[in-house]
Amino acid sequence: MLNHQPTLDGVFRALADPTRRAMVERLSERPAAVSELAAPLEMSLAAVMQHVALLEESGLVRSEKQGRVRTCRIAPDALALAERWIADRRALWVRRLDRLGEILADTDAPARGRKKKRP
Amino acid sequence: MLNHQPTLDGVFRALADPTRRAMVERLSERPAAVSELAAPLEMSLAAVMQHVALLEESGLVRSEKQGRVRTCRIAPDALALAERWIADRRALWVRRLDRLGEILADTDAPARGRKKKRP
DNA sequence: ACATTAGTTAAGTAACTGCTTGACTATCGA
DNA sequence: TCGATAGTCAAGCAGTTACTTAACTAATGT
Repeated sequence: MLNHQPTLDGVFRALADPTRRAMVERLSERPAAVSELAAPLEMSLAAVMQHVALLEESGLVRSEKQGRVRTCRIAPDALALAERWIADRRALWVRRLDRLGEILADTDAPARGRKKKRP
Repeated sequence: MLNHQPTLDGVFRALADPTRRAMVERLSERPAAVSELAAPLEMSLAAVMQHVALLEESGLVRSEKQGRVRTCRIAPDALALAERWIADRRALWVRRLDRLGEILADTDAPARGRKKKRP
């Protein structure tokens, strides 16, 4: 139950479910109790609990109980991990396209200069 | 097989598997044939094919066959979709923290002014 | 005190995943 | 032409997921 260090596997897996994404969307605006999360979600409270547990294990959500209500809030580090992975992939991909651009430009006009294309 | 419009469900699901993430990482650098993708991956070619098929359905990868080799390349729109969803959540979350900061500052010194805290 | 509210636990189940193997079909290279 | 290469298709299978219902516990409001 104390598995809060986020992994890419866990975070992407958690986000792959539309119910859990809806919960994350809701919690991005403000914290909420489990039954608030459950209210719009045509499924049993037990099912919602299971989603909350998975979100918590994935590191996307933290929660604490006081009295009989468990309040959930978003824990942004896990989202940041996923976002960074995607951004890194895109950076690589863009770099490759840049190189490709240079190569094509060089083919067009085989000068040795870098980066600037001709007007 | 022509299901290339990316959805959040499909993209996050595809990215939830470490094998498929490895493939996306590989393809972010340059296009590759199916068997190139398979080479480092201790599993049957058929299994790799199934991963490629899922990546393609998710919209993360495109591929085309010439001769007997199918070349896969990354299709960045799907990654962008996922990245944007995450960024939007974070934006909401940050906005909420800003408001919270204002409220706390106001509580500290209940003036009606916006934004600046006292030194 | 007692009913209601909020959550928890456990067990069961239908559908889905991530593989496997085996049989098959096209190229390509010598 | 013939064998190796690259990929495809289909069936099957163990493990996982997303629920369900039912029984239970613990705070709260009246």
